[in-house]
Amino acid sequence: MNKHFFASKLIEWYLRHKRDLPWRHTRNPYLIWLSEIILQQTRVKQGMPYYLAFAEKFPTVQDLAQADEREVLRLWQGLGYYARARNMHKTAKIVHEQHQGTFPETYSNLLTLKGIGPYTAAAIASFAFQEQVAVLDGNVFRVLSRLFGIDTDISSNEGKKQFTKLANELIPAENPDLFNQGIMEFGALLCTPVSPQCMFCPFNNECIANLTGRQEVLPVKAKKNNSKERYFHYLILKSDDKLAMKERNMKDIWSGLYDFYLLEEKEFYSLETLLLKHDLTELFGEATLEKESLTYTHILTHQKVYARFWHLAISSEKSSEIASRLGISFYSLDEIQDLPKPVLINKYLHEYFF
DNA sequence: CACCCGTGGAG
DNA sequence: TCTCCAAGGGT
Repeated sequence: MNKHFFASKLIEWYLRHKRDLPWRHTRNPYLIWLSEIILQQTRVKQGMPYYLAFAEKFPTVQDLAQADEREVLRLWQGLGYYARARNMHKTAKIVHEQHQGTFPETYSNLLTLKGIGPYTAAAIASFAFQEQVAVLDGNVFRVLSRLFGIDTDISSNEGKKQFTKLANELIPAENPDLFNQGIMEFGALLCTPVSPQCMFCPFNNECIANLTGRQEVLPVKAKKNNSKERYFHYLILKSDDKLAMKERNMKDIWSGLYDFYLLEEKEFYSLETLLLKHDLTELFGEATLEKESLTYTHILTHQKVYARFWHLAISSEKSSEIASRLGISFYSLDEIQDLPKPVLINKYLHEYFF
């Protein structure tokens, strides 16, 4: 297919069918960056309220840089992939303190920032600064693999190179931003993963996948399936109307967020057995079991978390010893409202405490 | 390169 | 219920 034909047809389609989204009304690199981070692996519908909340609470990169990380994570609560929020905050500080609050303006300079990879760097460079550099996201892989009948595995290194080369040959010097926006919007609205609308496609006469009936098998993507099951025993320790919360460590799910005191095993045990296994029987000798919950199932992309909660009342005398032994702190319910928490924990809190 | 990181919605 | 996924990036 002729490259100029494709670009002009694509932009024409985009201008006619594009959704009216708030981050499409600005060339402010900060707001574009914010929207791109939020939209990573996230649907517009899910990300929209978060974009509006962040843009209002942190209108400039300086505002974001000066916030506490906990406050940023709290506003991000419920959106998932929390490393995005932590990296975004780190990058805001760098831009504020080392770049005088001015965003880098080129693809290669943007790439040096935490949380900005090839896709996001290309998006900011083209949307904010009209740099002629192609975005490569799930939509672009799908659209190009179908149009050109390319069956290289898009998750392989070779596939990424091949599609990147092709996309950068197709992107025009004029309106590179509209081209990038257009090809993604085209993939999101028309050339969809399932049931693409080939009837209304401006390229259905040239599209290899359409001409050969391979829409459903392209793009080719190696599938990975390693779903593991985890068994979380949460001890909800209560003392003087305060609950014990613990910041989660790095290198596991929900790092930087707060949950209850967690004992993980390969299967569920009774409270008695659990305390024995962890040599906690004596420490909790005077604790009162106030409630034992049912099993909650929380689904993540690569794991299934089963959680049970035991409510234990602790005497005020014993609470500081328990806190130091377990590395936990007690918080009032008001304070807990302000802590960033995983959806599972937040739901449970709302069910029994809020 | 393989694996890890969330959540909610669609089919 | 189950699978796949949605504007990826870090390690």
